[in-house]
Amino acid sequence: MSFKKGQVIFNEGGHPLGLFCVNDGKVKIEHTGADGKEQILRMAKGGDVLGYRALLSDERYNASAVALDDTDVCFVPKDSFFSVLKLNPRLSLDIIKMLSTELRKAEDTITDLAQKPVRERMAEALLFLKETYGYEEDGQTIDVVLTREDIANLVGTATETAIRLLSEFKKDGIVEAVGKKLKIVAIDKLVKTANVYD
Amino acid sequence: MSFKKGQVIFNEGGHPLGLFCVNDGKVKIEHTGADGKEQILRMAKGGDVLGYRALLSDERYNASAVALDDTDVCFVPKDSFFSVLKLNPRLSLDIIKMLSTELRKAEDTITDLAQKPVRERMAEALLFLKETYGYEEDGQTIDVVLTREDIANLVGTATETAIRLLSEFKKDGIVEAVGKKLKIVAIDKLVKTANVYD
DNA sequence: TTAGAAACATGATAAAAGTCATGTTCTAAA
DNA sequence: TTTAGAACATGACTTTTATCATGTTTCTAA
Repeated sequence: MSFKKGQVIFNEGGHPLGLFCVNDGKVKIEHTGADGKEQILRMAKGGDVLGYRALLSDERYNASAVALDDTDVCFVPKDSFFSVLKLNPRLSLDIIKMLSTELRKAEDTITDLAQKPVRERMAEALLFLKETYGYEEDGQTIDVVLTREDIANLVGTATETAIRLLSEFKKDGIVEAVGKKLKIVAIDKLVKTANVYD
Repeated sequence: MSFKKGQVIFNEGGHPLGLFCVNDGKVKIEHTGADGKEQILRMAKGGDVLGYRALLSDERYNASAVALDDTDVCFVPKDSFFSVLKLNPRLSLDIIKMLSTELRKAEDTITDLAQKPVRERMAEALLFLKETYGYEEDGQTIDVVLTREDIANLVGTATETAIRLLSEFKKDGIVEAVGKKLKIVAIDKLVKTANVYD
């Protein structure tokens, strides 16, 4: 299946009929809060699997998947997937590992949201985007196009605050705008700003 | 194994050697943030399983488990667990469901932390504690003893803010203090304050 | 039982972040 | 090509929340 930029791959509240393997493209997974504001929970790219959580726990989708780019996905129907799962105990273990890893990431995100100021989270988010989508040929520009609202919804802040912080980052010589993309010009400063110590 | 109130069942950073089934008692699972502040990620009681996430993803513990009460747990060594897992493909599916459910809960928490004001989150936290530990015989008092700091770390706020909010809730006739426990005197108001619509 | 520590409480203040308003720039469709 | 709407930007202001300070109460171990 092919999705154009902006198209919805699956919708929060819908019943999963299978899972999606992203062949090529970029996808955001976002969850609507009590007041209608979106929170971006995950960002996917080629090689990632989507929609497996709801399928596996036999629930409705808790989040929507929206293409950020023209995206090709491969749909695996529920039945096919569960047949393969039954024949391959090995696959269960892989899924268990995947879910456990996602759960740990979610727990880290919870701690960050509860404890870190927006500025640090913004820096973290940019590092996350860099890790997820990598650089352009120049080795500095993050290879994804997001609106400021998307970035705000990823960081968990107001759009205006996100815009202001990115302006500050530019002034501080940490990032630069390259068209609709962001270029990291001082990754050392960005890491320091993120306040991450692993 | 038995743990007295305040004792650590397992420690963040440690290597899991098995998993723990809580027989009886109450346990908080908390994760240390960048600045040393704790964030409570989960609360456990009799019947719950602890420490499975790290074991299943073959990582170190991402959080510590601390007894809130005198607690009896049953330790299942790694090897025993994985032997049973290999023989019972059915168990894999149960674990997958459990992890998926936990992951959805974590995603909801992320959205709440990113979007809801502290007052709403405090109300939600009290409802969560009520769901988790239930009431005393009076049908109103939440059956768990937590310090204000614990409550703050569950809500994701400063201890002073948590104290102030609970004072407000008392003034507003929503809760009352009964010794070290909290009594919900107006659950309708509490639900309204939590701003949850499922 | 009593000293010291932990927990609780509250005021004052500061800092952080959100909201509202307004204007500009960009972009895509008529 | 024009034009409406979206996205971006920024100032002014308010609200929320954290921090610091201080005092009281409660618990605990010598």
